[in-house]
Amino acid sequence: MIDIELIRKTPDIVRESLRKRNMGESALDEVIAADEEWRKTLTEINQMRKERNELAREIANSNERERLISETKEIADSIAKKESDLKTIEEKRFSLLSRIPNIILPSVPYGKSDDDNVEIKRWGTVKTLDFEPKDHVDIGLALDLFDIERAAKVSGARFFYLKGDAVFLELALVRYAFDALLKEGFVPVIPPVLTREFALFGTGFLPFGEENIYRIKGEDLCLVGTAEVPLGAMHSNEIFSHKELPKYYAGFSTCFRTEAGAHGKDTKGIFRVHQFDKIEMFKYCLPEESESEHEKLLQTAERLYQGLGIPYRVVEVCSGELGASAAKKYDIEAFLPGQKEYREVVSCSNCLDYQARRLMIRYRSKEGDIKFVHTLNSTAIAIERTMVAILENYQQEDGSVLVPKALQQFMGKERIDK
RNA sequence: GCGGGGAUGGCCCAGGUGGUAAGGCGACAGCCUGCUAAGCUGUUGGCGCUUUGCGCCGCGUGGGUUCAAAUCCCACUCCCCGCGCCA
Repeated sequence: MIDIELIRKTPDIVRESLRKRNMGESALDEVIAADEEWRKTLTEINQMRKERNELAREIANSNERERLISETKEIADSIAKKESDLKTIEEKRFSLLSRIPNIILPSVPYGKSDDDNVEIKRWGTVKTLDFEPKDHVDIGLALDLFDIERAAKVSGARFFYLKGDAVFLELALVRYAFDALLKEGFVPVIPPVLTREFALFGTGFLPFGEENIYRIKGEDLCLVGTAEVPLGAMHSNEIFSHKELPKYYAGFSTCFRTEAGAHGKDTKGIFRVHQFDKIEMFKYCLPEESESEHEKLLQTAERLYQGLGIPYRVVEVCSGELGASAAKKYDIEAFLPGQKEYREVVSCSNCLDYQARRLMIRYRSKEGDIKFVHTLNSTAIAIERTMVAILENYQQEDGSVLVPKALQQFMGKERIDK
């Protein structure tokens, strides 16, 4: 949620931001109109309430009770009518406002699609193999690390059974990530994966991503697509002391996504699936620190992939590809020898106060006033995608896969083979 | 699921026989004091407007009764205690 004051006082900033996102500006004009109507109606109601209150006060000790009571009743009736109007207007105003995406930061490159993302860094050397690299599907099936056919029988397309060493590879990745993040001050968390709708609304996944969400029939519960949802909503309606900030959480959870609209993309293997596991980082911080925290968060994510020895590049996501909540976003893309391409494994966003406003997460400043915090989130390790990167980057000519050094202690072996 | 208790401003807590939110703590500002103490005064929920001010709303949420609801009635949510069920 952006600040309505921003719309009232500097609508051009909002307009410019919508333009950069390649979205229509009519949404903004509708909010402005609804806000004006709301204020006008509220002022009228306040005037009527004032009259009613004055009369009600008189009644207590008056000898004209009869007359005053009937007069007050009349006013009360017209107030009730007006109030129901106000409620309608208020709902409209809120719903329109909540559909305005976050303001984007000035440094964000303009663009329409992934192609316009700007590469800002490359790390690691892409090894030249003296054999034709296989993709993760072939490697995994040959080593019996997952069973996709039977998952399709049981659950449908885009599901998988993880088997054998893949199970321990997941556990090793989890332990590796938590150990590293613990050292950087993150509080490890395993959050609920079913949350109420407000948590998805608050983090900005609703109303923008409705079609991507699994819902529990007959209950106010949804399966989360990322731990960002429960980690962000965790402190909803709370007020931090400025001394508690910044606050870092690392949440490990299963993630559920319908992947509506992704038909035909990455249909094979475990790269794009309806259910996967992920460790997500989430920060609450002071507004003046969010930009530096964002850089720091990216570095933390980078170090995790450096530790695994996976070559990657960092791109700054262009304006048209930003999610609703993000004011700025970096992606880390790992190099996949099987696809000969860099593919997204990490998404690292600064949401400013957008989520905090929707979730009512505030802090008491040194000066004593209460303000909204800023929130940031980033993937730490997306287990399945990272597993894909490991399998493809560490594959050997004989079909086996070396275990990255950093994971060996947790795997108890140096190589995955038949 | 059943029974009992509870939800009031940043925090703690009073009010409960209907008449329009008291007090404490903390925080901030000022005063005083030759110490970062103590004391004194003020401010300290949200919103709107014609903005040194005026007003409205606000006691978990949503309804109802009433001229008037923190207070009475109904429904719901969450928390605590006990019982039941249970991995």
